[in-house]
Order: sequence, then structure tokens, then C-alpha cells
Amino acid sequence: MKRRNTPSKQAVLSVITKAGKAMSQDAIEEEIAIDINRATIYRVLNRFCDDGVLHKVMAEDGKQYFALCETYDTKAATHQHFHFKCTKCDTVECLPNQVNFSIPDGYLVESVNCVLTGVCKNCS
Amino acid sequence: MKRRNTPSKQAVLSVITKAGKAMSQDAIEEEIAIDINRATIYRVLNRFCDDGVLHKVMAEDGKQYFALCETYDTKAATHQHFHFKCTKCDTVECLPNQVNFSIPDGYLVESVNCVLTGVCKNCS
DNA sequence: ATTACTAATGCGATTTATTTGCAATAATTT
DNA sequence: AAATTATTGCAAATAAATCGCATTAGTAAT
Repeated sequence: MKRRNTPSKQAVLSVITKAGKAMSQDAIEEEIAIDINRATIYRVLNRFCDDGVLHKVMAEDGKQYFALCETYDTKAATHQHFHFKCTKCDTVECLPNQVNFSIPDGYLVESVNCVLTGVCKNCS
Repeated sequence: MKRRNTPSKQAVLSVITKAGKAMSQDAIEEEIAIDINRATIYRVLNRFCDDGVLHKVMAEDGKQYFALCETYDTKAATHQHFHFKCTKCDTVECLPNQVNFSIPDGYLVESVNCVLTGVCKNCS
């Protein structure tokens, strides 16, 4: 299944890149220049995740936020960094901090979802 | 608003205590002996959270899981431990590991939600 | 250029998790 | 036993995310 280059994909990626933060579908729809259907935005986002372009963060508000994968992120060490969700401006940003943990034997960790919630630098 | 002791509260707390894990509303409804309405379960759970009896974990599947607060947990240092969600048995458990992080100046952290997803000891 | 192939899109409907309004019920205090 | 009001059940409402399906439009081959 070869991927195609479409205006929707370009627009979504452009918005997220410009924001420099993790964004939810509705935030993207608000910011985006062209008119794209909600379902399409979700499909574009999920495809980008599959392709390792974006990563998904589940915040405490139960919403998915999507952020650019840094180039140094490998498939193996997947995005084990903290995220910060601001309750004031409602944005999610990737923090430089890596998540360190050691789990008991027998556990197999497939993904890490760490979100700190509070008030960000800009809003405090 | 003084709290009252009701069969619903007792039943919900009993199920969670017996499980020794974090549980979602539907898992609780499945396990519970008496017949309690879905909305009631949610209200009971949220009240317990308000009262510091339970804490809420948002998993990657977008569902809320509720777990007992250990007695040594204080309001201040709120539940900064890791959680593990198993994709096989679909349960969430509290890990003993504390979450350590240092955030840049200007950020105010109000809550921490860290969930590792994978396969647990029992299922692997 | 034109055609063929099929990924991507739009739309509407659906699913799933959680909450809410409101009237009825029941725990607790007097 | 009566009064007060927290709690519950039920149905409906929200809200996020997904899905089926017919249509559109990239892409590669001719």
C-alpha cells in the first residue's frame, strides 16, 4: 500500500510542524487553512503514526494528541519522553526529559504514555 | 455535603479492593455482585476520587481506570507512580516504581499520568 | 496525453466512554 | 416517625474516534 501525496496530508503536517506541539484533531481542524473532513484528519494522523512520522499521546482529558517524531527517535526506543499538557491553553508539548523506569521481570513494555498536567511556562 | 454509606459504594470498593488492580467502569460492572446502574458506578468512582480513596488513570485506550490509593499517599505527592496496562488481560496495575522527573522552571505540575502498555507478568 | 489502478476523501451513521437532568429512593439526623 | 438531602435509576445528551461506501484523485504505465 504505497502512500500518496495529498493536500490533506501536507496541510495537517504543516499545521503540526508550525505549532511545534502535539495537537488534537479539533485543534488541527481549527488551525488548518483548507477544509478537511474530520474523519480524514483522523485517518491522516493515524497513517502518519503508522509511518513513524507522528506519535500519539493520550492525555488525561481522554483525547489523543499528535506530535512530530524527532528524527533521532528510533522505532525501538519509541518516544520515551514526558509530555506536558497545559490546562490553561490546552496544548500538549513534548518535554526533553526522557522517561526512566525499570519494570519487574516478566513484563514486556510496548509503549510508554507519560503526561504531566498543569500550567505551562507561557500561561503561568 | 456529607457522604452516605450505601450498598453501591460498598460493592464498588469491594470489587476494586479484591481485584488489587485499577479497574474500568465496565470491568467493575462485570465483576460486581449487585446490579448497579452505569451512571451510578461512575458517580461513585468519581466521588471516591474526590475523597482521595481512589485515583484515576487514563490509559492509552482512552478509558479511565480506578485504583485504590495507598494509605501513604498524601494529597501533595499524588500518585506519582507508574501504571502498567496489559493488552492481553486488559487490566491496569499500579507499579511500585515512582515517577521521577524534573521540569523546566515556570511549569506547574498538578497531576501525573504515566502508563506503560504491554504484556504483564501473568500473560507472558 | 490517456488509461488503469487503487489510495485517499467526504459524508453520514455508528460505536464507545462518560456525563447530565430529573424524578424517585433511601441514608442519616432530629 | 418525620424531615432533610445525598444517592440512585433511567433515559437522553455529549464527545471522541471509527467505519462503510460511493466518489475523487494521485501515480504509474501505456
